[in-house]
Amino acid sequence: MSAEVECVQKMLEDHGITHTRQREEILSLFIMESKHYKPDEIFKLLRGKGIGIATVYRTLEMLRECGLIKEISVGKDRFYELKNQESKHIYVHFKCNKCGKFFDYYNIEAVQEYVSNVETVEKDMNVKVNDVNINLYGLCSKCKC
Amino acid sequence: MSAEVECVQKMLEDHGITHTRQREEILSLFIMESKHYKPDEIFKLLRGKGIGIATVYRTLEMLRECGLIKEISVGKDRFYELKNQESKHIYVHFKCNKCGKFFDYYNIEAVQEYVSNVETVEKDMNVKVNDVNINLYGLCSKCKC
DNA sequence: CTACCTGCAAAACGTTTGCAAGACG
DNA sequence: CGTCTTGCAAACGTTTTGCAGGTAG
Repeated sequence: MSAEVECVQKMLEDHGITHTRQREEILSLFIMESKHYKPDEIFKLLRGKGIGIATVYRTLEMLRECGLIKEISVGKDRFYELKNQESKHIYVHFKCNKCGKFFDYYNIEAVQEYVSNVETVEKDMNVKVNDVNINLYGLCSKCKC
Repeated sequence: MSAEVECVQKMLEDHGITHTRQREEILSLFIMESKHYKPDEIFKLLRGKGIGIATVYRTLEMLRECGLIKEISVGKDRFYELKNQESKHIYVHFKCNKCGKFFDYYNIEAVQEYVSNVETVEKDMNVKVNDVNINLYGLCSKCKC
């Protein structure tokens, strides 16, 4: 069993989340391919496996609450993606203003430097920052030509 | 006439947006007090002035398209706020995970440093970044005690 | 006067909820 | 076996749309 799956199972246990066929189907979607999904997309991907849209929403909320996945809002859209367990909770996404496509950004080293600035904000606003979500908007490689 | 108002009028002209009583009411809300509003809040604030909710949505979309205001999505909520015309299009917001309050962050110098990193992203992803939206999540000054 | 804008109400959309039937351990 | 979970359909809140009447220039 991989370390990742073990970690996921521990988190589910810790939150007293029992195992069901539907929850496993949804979770494996996130684990198999680490990308972002809309609730509706998940529903359609799992069509035929007998999972109602209400269950999709209920499961997503449950996984979010126990910190396994995170929610990203971009305009009218809402996505969910696997949450990085190991380290810094920083996420960078890019949305093309022309074609509307939405990309993840993975280069963690580049992102690292953002973190140092968080302390300034914490002091300025007298808050505790746990999560950083950076959304970039512009033109993607195809549309910018 | 202030430089700001002049600038706004020029942008409206440039986009061929004609003047109406309703559009003026909504725009002055943003200009008078530079904060973020939900469509519904605008509708309620202007209640009694005879502005339908459909007009609020249509006007917001129109002002957004011509770059006068910008949209911010946080979970289920959608806000609109005046867009900074002069310089860098960087916006930092903070949402408290406990009480749900949503704050603007204004310390531009602190934010400035974020900009340098954008170039790395542009090169990595082969995109052009026009807008940067940073959402921080954590505990606000009241809730963190 | 013409073209565009508006309010209204209905429709569309994403999300949530109540409930009876079913699955889990 | 009791409890928790599910699918369905209805309810909900937000956003969009069609249309007849009104407004701007």
